[in-house]
Amino acid sequence: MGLRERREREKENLRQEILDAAREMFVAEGFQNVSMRKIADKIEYSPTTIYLYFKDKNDILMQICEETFALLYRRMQEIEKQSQSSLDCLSKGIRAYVEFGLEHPHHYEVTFIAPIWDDLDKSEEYKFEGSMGERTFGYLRSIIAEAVAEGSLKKGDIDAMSQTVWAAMHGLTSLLIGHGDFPFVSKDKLIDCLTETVLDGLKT
Amino acid sequence: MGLRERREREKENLRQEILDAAREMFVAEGFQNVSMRKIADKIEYSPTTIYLYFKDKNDILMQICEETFALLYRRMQEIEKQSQSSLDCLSKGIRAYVEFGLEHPHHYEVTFIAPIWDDLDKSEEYKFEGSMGERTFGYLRSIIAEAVAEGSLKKGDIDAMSQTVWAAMHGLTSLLIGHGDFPFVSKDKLIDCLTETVLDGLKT
DNA sequence: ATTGTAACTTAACGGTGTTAAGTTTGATTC
DNA sequence: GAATCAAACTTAACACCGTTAAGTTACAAT
Repeated sequence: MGLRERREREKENLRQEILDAAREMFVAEGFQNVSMRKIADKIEYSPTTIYLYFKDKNDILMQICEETFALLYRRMQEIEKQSQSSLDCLSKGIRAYVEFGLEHPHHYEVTFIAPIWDDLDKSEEYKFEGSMGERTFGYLRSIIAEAVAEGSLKKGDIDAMSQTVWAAMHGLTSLLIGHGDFPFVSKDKLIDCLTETVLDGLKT
Repeated sequence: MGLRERREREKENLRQEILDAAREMFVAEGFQNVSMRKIADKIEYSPTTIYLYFKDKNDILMQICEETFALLYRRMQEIEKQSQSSLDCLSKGIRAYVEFGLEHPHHYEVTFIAPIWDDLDKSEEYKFEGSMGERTFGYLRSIIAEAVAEGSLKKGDIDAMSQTVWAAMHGLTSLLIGHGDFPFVSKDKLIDCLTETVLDGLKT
């Protein structure tokens, strides 16, 4: 009777093996440069086996995105614990976000930048509702709401304000990841400047 | 004697034909979804002919990027003419940038977002120096420098400030283009909020 | 008329994501 | 213990892709 369970556990194992192999290769070489056949080679199964566990290549990507978001979410939570004020938390959070992106550039690419290619497909298959992405953004939003309630930030549309912060963070992160050829000022200086600018802007 | 010239003109014509076909298809379907063979079909030449005029698929992309940048650059110049203060110009410029991106999402994708995939290749082949990209960014920088000189913006590192503005604009643009599934507040509201926030932040 | 060259094409290489059909494996039933 | 049956996995293939080497055509210059 435990056999079926063991089978299921093994099946789950292979699923995880695929996910692990794919993640490692995506991170090392980038999503576009990793083929299903390469993943299959790595786990020593035939390419088609992967399709027993994932709908398609994009599906693997999405699973990894969720994991990555979960990591970021946890880091944000830790920051909140270590923060005195919600404003302090926000400021540290922005830096953490950008640095997280730079630490995991291919994850970031895959999570925030790559989905562009899917156009319509994605919105049908992959639901933002209930995703780690939603939770992470909700977290940012709640901190901003808190800061506004405290009077640390000016009163205003909380959604517009959170989305503005997200846009700024995301912009900086993706520029730093994708445009290594541009003569940026130092990473730290830029993060500081952006954080100060945005937060100051949300105070007045 | 005019023969050679006519030949060259015809050669240049085909080059432009390829560029026009590619641009139209990239814009309609996205870079990734347009193959060399499709472009060839459209211009009614064999796929290999394209390689007589462009190094590879990315080369076509880069040429189109330059054109697109030139368009954006001109729009920025017009804005400057119609602006009273450099601060006004900056504010209008940010809106124009984002809206330009939304009007040409695939151009924008290709110009600012896609280069990520090329990793090292790009930096070798495609030089930022002298590109329309450089000129456009230089333009933004000069307006910010002017605003600082006037005392309309606080004193600070001009490069860090310009890059911050660029990051924020770019972030908003690429989020709006790529994440249609996210429940953003209205485009106009968001652009206004971001512009106000960033500019206010650069004043204090 | 012949030569030489530029423009263009054919055919192919080695890859891609994905699917239909077939095979192996191994526990369950008779 | 042999037959059955489903799950797990593979083989082979389809229809593409970017790109290149080799070959052909067309045509101006000699």
